[in-house]
Amino acid sequence: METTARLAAAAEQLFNRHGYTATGMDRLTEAAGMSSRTLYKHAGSKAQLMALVLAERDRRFMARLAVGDVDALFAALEDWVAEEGARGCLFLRARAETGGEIPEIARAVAAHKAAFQAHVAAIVEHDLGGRAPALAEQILVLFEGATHAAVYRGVDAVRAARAGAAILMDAARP
Amino acid sequence: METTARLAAAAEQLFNRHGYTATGMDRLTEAAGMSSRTLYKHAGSKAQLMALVLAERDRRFMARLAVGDVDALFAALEDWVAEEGARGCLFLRARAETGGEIPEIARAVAAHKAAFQAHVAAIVEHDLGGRAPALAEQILVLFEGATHAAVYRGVDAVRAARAGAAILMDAARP
DNA sequence: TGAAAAGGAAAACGATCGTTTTACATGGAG
DNA sequence: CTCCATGTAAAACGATCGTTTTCCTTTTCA
Repeated sequence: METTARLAAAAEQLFNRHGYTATGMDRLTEAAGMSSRTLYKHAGSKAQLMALVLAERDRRFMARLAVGDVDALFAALEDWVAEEGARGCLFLRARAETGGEIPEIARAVAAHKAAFQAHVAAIVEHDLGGRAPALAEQILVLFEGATHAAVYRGVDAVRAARAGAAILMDAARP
Repeated sequence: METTARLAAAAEQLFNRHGYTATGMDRLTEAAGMSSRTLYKHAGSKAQLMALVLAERDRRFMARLAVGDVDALFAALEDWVAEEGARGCLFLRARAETGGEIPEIARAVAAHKAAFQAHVAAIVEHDLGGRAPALAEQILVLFEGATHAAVYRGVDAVRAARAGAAILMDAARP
């Protein structure tokens, strides 16, 4: 396994489980199985490592959401939560933890959220057969709500979001 | 102003803006206008201070949501976001930052979320005139989604949630 | 009046933080 | 054979962490 990929994978786990600030470099080097010298050679700094993790997670997450309709979108989230658990959105948490004051992290979060919003809007448009910005925002909110309510409500929250989305989509059809 | 209340208010601001771990005790003492000796006399520890902040915020937040119907619930959230801004749910963030491994914080979060869920269910029941657990979960998800999507979508996210909730409520009426 | 509680300022505690550096090992490529 | 990139192990860097302690002053109330 490539060094950088191994590092990113280990860092994603730790950051996701314990948070950005609470995860020390020693834990990262140990989990990645490399010396701090190598870690810094590849990542540059802790903040850049988090940005790397977020970029990697963005690709992985968005690839999972490459579906054709709104119902499949929530089905994909259901699978994600079942496989990876629910700890809330890593992007929003990273941004909140750092107060938005670390440029590389704030940039990665903004990029992901913009892409995510555009993606949802595209799926809604395709599903409905026409632009529907207001409906797309509602679906976005439902998705974000499922992500965060699942932290304490489990997969039921995602299923509720899925059912709610179906009603909203139906209500919007001619 | 009472010492403990002043401390809790200052700590809530700092924890909310910069996160739990990233907020040092020196910043807390300075913002609260007291020595570390006094802070520890009143709060006990940083973790207990966070638990105190969460308990205080729970009272303030729930009082704001003491309304009679679902639409008013989202109107109240709209006001909250307009006045206090949107940084995501402080409870979920505190729990995520600490990995759920700090008992007094995990306890405060669990208590708040249980109360919040019961509150939403009660409002939905009162609004609809009968128990509707599935609908209540959908409204809960919409509320949680509005809270978190507002971080990057602003008040529009709350308004979208409000509109979506109205449709879901209407669809559930006989 | 006088004891006790409460608070301030500041030093000190050991621990841990993110990061850099030093010294040494390994393994192809020219 | 040598060069150079790449890696490890470990010490060291100054800074900051949460917390306690020391010494002194102010307030409170019986």
